[in-house]
Amino acid sequence: MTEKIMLIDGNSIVNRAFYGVPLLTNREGQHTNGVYGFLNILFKLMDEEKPDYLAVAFDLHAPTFRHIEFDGYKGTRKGMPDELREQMPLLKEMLQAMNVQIYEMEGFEADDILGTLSAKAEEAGVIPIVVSGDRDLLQLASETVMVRIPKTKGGRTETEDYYAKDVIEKYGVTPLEFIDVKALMGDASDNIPGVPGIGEKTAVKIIQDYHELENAIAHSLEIKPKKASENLTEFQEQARISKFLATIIRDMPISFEKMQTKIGDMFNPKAYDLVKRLELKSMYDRFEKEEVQTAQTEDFLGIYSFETAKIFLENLEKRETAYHFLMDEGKCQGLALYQEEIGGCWLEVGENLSVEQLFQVAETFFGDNNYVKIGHDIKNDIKMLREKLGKTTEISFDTAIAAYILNPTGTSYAYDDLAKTFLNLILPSGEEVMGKGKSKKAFSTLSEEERKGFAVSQAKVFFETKKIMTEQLEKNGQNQLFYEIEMPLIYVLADMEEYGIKVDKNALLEYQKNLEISIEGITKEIFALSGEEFNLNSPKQLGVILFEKLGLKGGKKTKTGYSTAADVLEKLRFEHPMVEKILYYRQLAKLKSTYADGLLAVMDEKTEKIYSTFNQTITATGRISSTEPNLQNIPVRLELGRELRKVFIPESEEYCFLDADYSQIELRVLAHIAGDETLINAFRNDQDIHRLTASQVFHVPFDEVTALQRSNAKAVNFGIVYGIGSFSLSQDLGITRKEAEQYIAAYFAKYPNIKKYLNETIENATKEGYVATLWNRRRAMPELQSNNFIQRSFGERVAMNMPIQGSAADIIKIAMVQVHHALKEGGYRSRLILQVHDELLIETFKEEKEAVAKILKEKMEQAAELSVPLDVDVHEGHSWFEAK
DNA sequence: TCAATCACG
DNA sequence: ACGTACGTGATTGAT
Repeated sequence: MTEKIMLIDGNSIVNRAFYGVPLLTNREGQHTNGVYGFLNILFKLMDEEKPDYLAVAFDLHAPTFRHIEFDGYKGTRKGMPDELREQMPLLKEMLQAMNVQIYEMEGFEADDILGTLSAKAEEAGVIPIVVSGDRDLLQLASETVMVRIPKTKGGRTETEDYYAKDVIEKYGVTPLEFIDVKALMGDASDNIPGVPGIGEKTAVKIIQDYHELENAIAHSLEIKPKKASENLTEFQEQARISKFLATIIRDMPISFEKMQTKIGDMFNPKAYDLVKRLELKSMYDRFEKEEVQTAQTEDFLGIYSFETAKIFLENLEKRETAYHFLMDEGKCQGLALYQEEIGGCWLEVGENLSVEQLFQVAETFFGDNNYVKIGHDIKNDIKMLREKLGKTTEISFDTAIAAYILNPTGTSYAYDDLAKTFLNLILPSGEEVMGKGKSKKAFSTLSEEERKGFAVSQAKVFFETKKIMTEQLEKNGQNQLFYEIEMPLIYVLADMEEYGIKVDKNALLEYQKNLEISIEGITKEIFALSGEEFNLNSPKQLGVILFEKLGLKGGKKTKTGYSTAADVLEKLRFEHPMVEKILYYRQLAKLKSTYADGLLAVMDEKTEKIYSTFNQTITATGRISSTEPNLQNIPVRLELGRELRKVFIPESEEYCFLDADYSQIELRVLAHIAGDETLINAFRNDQDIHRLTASQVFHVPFDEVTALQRSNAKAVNFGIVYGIGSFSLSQDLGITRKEAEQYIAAYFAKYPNIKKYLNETIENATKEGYVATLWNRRRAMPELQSNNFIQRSFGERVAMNMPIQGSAADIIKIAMVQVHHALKEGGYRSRLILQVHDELLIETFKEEKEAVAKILKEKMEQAAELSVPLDVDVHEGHSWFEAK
């Protein structure tokens, strides 16, 4: 086995990591985010590569930011901010404590050190892996030397990995030619002048043709754009200097003693003390235990052939079993099973077991209801199994959903997070073991033991966490919520995702086209008024035009400058004709980018349908969310946007839409929970609730309420549901704060039980530490313990709102399960296709229309028995527009 | 990556 | 006095 050495560009990695990490400061007031970010990347790459040797190179004089200016953009690029430079001694201290070899030398950059060390390491028979944030290092890539460039994405670190062939593939030139390209195009941030008039495109073209700078200079007269030809001739000396500057030195006078870089005891007490002093909390575990725990793979059985798999599954005891499909880039790589009595087993797709064969044998397990099945995030499994087996599989427990019910504010319910939360186990994440994306370590490069261990340890975690979760659900009184609402809902959502919704493609294209034309027109008008062109999509540039050039008075509002949000512009509407046009432009731009372009981009070309994902574990209140695309925020309030709903149509002529929505469901829930007689009676008598509130708050007879009074009362009702404040209400209604206070006082005087309920909810939440819905969906409320007024106030509003919004979410979920069930049982050819919080959209077979409408209304209205009736309006149409 | 904006209930 | 309504997701520009 060949040995590996990891060579790290210290400065550029600290810099790169810095941007992916929040600002951390320890008790001594030292910033630690640079150190933290560096260690994060270091450990991640070490886990992946398991190198034998390690060295980190630093620049002795880290440059500060260089100021750059182009296209009206002023900024700073490359180099190291002061705040980060101050951390370098700390990082070096940390590395020394971990016995990591550091290299730095006067007169040489970290690049040169890496270049030299990698050359010497290769001579010594060790394979170098070069790690840097800087693409200049790509010239070191070869058939054996890999250059890894980390990037922080979504809080996680990924790397782009380059061997020589990857450089050629991506840049069209070899690693060595990369130097010549740079000699021609230059690099402002590295003070490499290059040749004027030659940019990246031309430089690559020239080097592809002539391969080397001197050769290009010799043929400079033949080179094509005339400008490039002339300049290369004139500035050839400058190009030679540039090449010299761009070339990394590979023979510095530096000694490389292999053994000095041997990785020793990194996680020693001295290093641990330093980590503690820096308060890098998430690193503690690593220093406490040298190795993270993984499943004990030696106890587990690996199965690699169709015959063995068949025999194994036919003889598998009919007991509670956790399963896990290991997926890589959308492909099933194998199936892990775990039972208490026999431990784990891993069926791996390979030469002697195809995916088809795997599912063929898996049917004995998935098709048999005597196995109590435990899975994780089972909606995808249900869809996959349905595709492969042609029928729906019954799975009794989804550990992701259970974890969400136990704590809906969690950030992730991945298997390693569950292990930590419920089993107190630190396990490597899926990203660490098997990264996603092509630049990461591929599944196929994992050893057999790693593959088996990773898959089985997940199944084991699901099995073990399920035990703990069942106890907690029971203790919390959440069995009904989990087993009767959330688990069955998974199947409903799986169906909705599979059906999708049909789009009238031509109508959508037409809609897009019209927007495009309107946008072009309004843009011209705005530029004519402003006297100059600017990026209309940039609030910053717009702010300058409006508030500086035109002198409108807006004042500062956001962190970064002037606010140009709609409510601000609304107030300036009559100050300048441009304002109204901006508002119109915004409306059009939103419709085009998010909706017209956005929906076309996700439409399936073959079926002309849109398949959204409905997520069941996102919201803090129990609502579901919709992504890629979000079909829960399709425009409806403004006419132009509402038109878009005409493109959502039934699958074929045989179908039409039924749209059913709950009327005032949140206020009804409030009336019920608070037990307020006035409100309850109003709903029982089917009164206009906003009108009633208006008559109460404004002391006018019910029949004499004006339109304005009703609309103001509506805002008050909304405010109550959200946890009202007089300031916000005054902003919303454009009234004084005094008046808003009077409205609220009048409201509470008329609905005393509402006030009582809101107060008691906060009090109780503070005592118990959580709030709950009518079906015992819980949300922990640590904010209420805060000494910070702002945070505590937020907590109070949340405590008031969550039971209302959450109970309404519970109700529609119950209705969805029942409607879905009734349609299936009744053998109807109608299906639920969308849910928008208080609304269900059903695609119904025309002949069943009346029956289905009746089912919809009944099931939705009877989903919950409250002290007020639930009221559902059903509409019919040939598009979502018509049915609303 | 983060902030600003705006679409929905 | 503090800042200022609950819950989401997508797009864009700036850093």
